[in-house]
Amino acid sequence: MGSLRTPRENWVEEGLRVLASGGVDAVRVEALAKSLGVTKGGFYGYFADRDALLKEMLDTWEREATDDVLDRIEREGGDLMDKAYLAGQLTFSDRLHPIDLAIRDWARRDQAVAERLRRVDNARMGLLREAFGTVCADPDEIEARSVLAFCAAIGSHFLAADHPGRTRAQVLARAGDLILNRPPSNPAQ
Amino acid sequence: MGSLRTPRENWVEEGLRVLASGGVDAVRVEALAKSLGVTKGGFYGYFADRDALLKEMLDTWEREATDDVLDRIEREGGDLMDKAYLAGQLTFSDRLHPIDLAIRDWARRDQAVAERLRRVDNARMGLLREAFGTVCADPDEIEARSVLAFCAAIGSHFLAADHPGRTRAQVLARAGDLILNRPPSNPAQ
DNA sequence: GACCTGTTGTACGGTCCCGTACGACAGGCA
DNA sequence: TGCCTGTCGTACGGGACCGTACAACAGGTC
Repeated sequence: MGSLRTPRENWVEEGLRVLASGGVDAVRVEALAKSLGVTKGGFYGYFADRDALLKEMLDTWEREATDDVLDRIEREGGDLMDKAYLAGQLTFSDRLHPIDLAIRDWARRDQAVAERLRRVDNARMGLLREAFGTVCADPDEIEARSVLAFCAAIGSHFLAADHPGRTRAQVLARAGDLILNRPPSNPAQ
Repeated sequence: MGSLRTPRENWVEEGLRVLASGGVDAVRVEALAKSLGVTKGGFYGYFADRDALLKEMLDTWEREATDDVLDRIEREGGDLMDKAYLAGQLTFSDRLHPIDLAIRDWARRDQAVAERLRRVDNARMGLLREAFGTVCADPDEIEARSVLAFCAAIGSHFLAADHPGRTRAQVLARAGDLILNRPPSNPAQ
């Protein structure tokens, strides 16, 4: 039988890459084919239509963003705060984070996507609640701090402002101290 | 001379509405014409092309989001914290906020839009810095709290998670208390 | 009522994209 | 070498949209 020149995963992978850089509307099968160096001929052997690809993209993103991250965290160990921090690093990696942002915008216009994102965000919030539970007793406060941490992680990538005399990373580090209710870890260096 | 059945502003207005609900890629002149109840015939009398409309949309948004808001704030008066709060209410109004979110995503893919957003966000951050300056002395802490407030305002609209037993508004109110470093204003109601 | 003048409807060519159909062809197998 | 099988290239019809050209026409003016 003929070899499999551009397997199913390549389409999904390229789809996610384009989604990350150009949004859902940029995910067109003919354009994907061109950047894969083929024509769309083979595409419809794998997928019923464009929507089937989009669904598959969401499937692999949801798996990577939850199961894969959780597995990795379990293997690494550490206390709950370390785990939450590692989860943040993994889900805000160079690969996942642009996809995450694109999906967040996509979810504003597509109910099914919003539902998936809700599942993923709930899982992430669960980790944050556990982590903040180790340094704080009041459930309302745990919830508030968890949301703050999450919003800071997301929002800082949608925020376009400058911070004269500081880097964004420095400001976020200090913001992290505030969220954790601890003194500045690296005061006015 | 013939009357002006659908004036320039109508195109801009409808464009902003579609931008808010469907993103930039949904702003198509033929679709706009249809929802305005006309054909695209007249469009090219006002605008050179689609990009000219997009630019005009950004112009009116930038004006509404900065000058108009600042004017309103000046008229209302109040202390700096009140002003910052009012600014937040105005820019996160039902009209402006969806546009704001759509432009935020747009800015991720368009450098010119990112530049405009940067100007607007810098103006907003300026207000926040002034406000937090009244309750806090350390410039680094002012910056961190301002960013937290801003990120919470933006991020909470991109966050899809649930808060069992609470409303999002309740969680955000508590988060606001934390950002302002004050005791819970409405503890465990 | 006749005449402008500028907005609008209509029609067109061009581009990009979807999804389908089918033929070409490469790799494995006898 | 010749066959098989499944992937890929090519071609097609259809639709959405862009920007242009021009005719139709409605409102005001005289």
